[in-house]
Amino acid sequence: MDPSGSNSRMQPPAETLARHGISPTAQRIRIADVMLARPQHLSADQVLAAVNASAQPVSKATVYNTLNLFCRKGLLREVIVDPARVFYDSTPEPHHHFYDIDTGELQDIPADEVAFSRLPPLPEGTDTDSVEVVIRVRSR
Amino acid sequence: MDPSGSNSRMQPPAETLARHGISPTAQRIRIADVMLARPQHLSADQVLAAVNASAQPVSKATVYNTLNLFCRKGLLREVIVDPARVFYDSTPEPHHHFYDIDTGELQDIPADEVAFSRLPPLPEGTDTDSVEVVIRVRSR
DNA sequence: CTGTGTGCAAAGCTTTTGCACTACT
DNA sequence: AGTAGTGCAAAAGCTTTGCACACAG
Repeated sequence: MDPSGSNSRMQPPAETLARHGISPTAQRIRIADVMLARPQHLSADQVLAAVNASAQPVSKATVYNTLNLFCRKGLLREVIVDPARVFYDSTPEPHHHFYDIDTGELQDIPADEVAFSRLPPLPEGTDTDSVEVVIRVRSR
Repeated sequence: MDPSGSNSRMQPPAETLARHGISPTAQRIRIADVMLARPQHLSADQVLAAVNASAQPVSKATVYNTLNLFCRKGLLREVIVDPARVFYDSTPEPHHHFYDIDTGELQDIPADEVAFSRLPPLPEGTDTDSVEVVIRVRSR
């Protein structure tokens, strides 16, 4: 584990932000409160709704800017499985996902529940950034 | 292999369309010509440009409608790796992808070059639709 | 005072939709 | 005639950008 970098330790958001080199403004803390409360996957829209329900409103632009900032700083991860919108994942460590194509729900798969017995060689002149498995499922 | 369903057999596009239950109109054949010429990954925009360069133009709406139709009919597959746009993959059989996050290039990984020694159980009440691996790489 | 962050509205993109026109059956 | 497919433009998302204001150092 990495006791310094994880959000799963449930530290005050302001500290988490500071530790990632992000100046903790009121809006950022409110957004961090929503996103980092627990492992979850939210679209920008859902974050906007949640933030504006529980406290003073934050503008749409600020939500987008802040989520992108958090991703750049390694606090969140983008999950691209739905052409219509990006999901932001509060678990920045590498892991995989179930995606329910009927409900649109996204579910984590811990990294250690997937193992490869075979992987292809990388294309010439490239380095791995990430290996992500998406298991698309339908509700029965 | 599946000698009846694949586009890699390089049959006349009209026949391929008919075999998939798609009435072969002029525009659809032109779009199929572009997409099915060889294994490739094109965005709707690239298809539009290619079609309109090589022959009489096809409208943007028709390109989108046709690509979606081809996907529904199992002739193409959507690849969702870039938040900005959908790629259409001329290889409808299950396989995996390299995605170069610097150049935006997408490259096929044949299904048999990836094997799992461990996979998680599916969530309650769901069936697998697909298992897709995306290896994100950076150009060195 | 200077610089960073925020808010709002407008713009930008990709993709979808509505409706009239065309072309086969 | 009737049905399916096409084209065009407009609409509908989601996301980004520009600029003025607020706030902190």
